[in-house]
Amino acid sequence: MDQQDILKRACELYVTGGSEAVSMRRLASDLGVTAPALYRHYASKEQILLDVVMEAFGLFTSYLTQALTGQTAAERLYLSGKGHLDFALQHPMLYEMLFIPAHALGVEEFPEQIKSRLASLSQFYDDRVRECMEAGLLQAQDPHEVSLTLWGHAHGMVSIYLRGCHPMDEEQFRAAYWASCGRVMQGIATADYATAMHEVTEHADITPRPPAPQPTVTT
Amino acid sequence: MDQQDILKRACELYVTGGSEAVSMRRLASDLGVTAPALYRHYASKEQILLDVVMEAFGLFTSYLTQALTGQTAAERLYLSGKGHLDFALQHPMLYEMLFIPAHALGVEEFPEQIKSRLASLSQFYDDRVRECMEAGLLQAQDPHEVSLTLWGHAHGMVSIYLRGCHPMDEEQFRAAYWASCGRVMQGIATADYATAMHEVTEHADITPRPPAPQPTVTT
DNA sequence: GTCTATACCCCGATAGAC
DNA sequence: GTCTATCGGGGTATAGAC
Repeated sequence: MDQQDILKRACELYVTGGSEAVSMRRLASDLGVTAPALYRHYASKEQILLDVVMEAFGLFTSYLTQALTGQTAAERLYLSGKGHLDFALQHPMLYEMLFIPAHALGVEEFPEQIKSRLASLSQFYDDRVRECMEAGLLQAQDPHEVSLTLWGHAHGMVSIYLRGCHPMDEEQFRAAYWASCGRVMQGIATADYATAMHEVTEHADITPRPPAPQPTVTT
Repeated sequence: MDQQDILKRACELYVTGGSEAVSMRRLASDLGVTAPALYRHYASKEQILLDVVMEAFGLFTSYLTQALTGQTAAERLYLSGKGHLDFALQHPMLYEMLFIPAHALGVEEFPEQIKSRLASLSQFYDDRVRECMEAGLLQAQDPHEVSLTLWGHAHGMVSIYLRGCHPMDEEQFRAAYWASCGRVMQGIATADYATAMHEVTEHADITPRPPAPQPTVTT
């Protein structure tokens, strides 16, 4: 038995019932040892859970980096939104873990490791937005602020759905997510965006609804 | 000692350290009794925490209903966004509690009481959006879908800030929140919105940035 | 080094006495 | 109603076997 085995089993237990489902005794008995043996590999339960969080970040990152296979800035932005959605729907417990409050893990503040992961995520979204601006698909604004709008919107939509605030099935939610993304893009995109997006999504396996062809505020 | 005293102290303990900070023994000793005495008033710790959640909903609702003092649909929508922001910043632990996963309270599924509160929240946002559409301030679309966009965006922005994903102080975040709301509104508002919003916010105690006077996608 | 056995203290919850 | 006593189960520190 080594650290890998402990972490693997801890992840499995976590996704079934959250951090309360991960107990040192349960973990140990599942691995065929007694609880104190785990302390040869981990200093505390908190450390195990923090490593589970890191695993969640790793998997989420792998969903997002797949977006980099897109061949245009528009496609990479779209695939980022799809990666965010797919990860949240396929791994809801791990998704929750990405945004878990520190006190829920019994720790005052997150270690630098995790803060660094959050910063990388933020940077990833910034980069997707920046390259769309450079391609003329998004209005020229502070990329970081616009990225916060998109990230916030995606996270909020997914959070509300996962909490069961709305009586929707998964398919309905996917449609609502893309429709809502379309509304948000309507406020920050340029005229070139709709055509670029049409090219991207006509071969996609799902059907995001692009911004409605409707004039909007011009002040 | 009665149910009110228990609930009051439980809320105080919760906001200091989350659900782990609420223990029956701690609660009892703070109230000058022993732990089993609490079971005369509450069946379990879960029930106490569920009541704390209900308190959080009650306080959040009071922030939102203040928005109904606005004299126009535009003002009521703006004050709703302000209520959401103010509550989250002034009561971050209670805000987290509104969207806490059921398993974090040790319960399989939320009771009808709480689902009903969530439905009321959803209805409140729907109503604010619908009356703005009727006033011609928002583009005519499904009010429920548009409300989900606004609610999702507000919740996501606040969540990301509260998790400390971005190194911002509160003032910076307030500015970022309103700027982001402006971008989202840009995608769903009509030409009348900007002028209505200008009237509302010129007397407000904070300065939300209205949508930039910039032409956008017309497809 | 790695494990077991044991023990300590906190927890939620129950039974039964006053 | 509230107490004491108690149970089962947590996290974890220590001691000692291999």
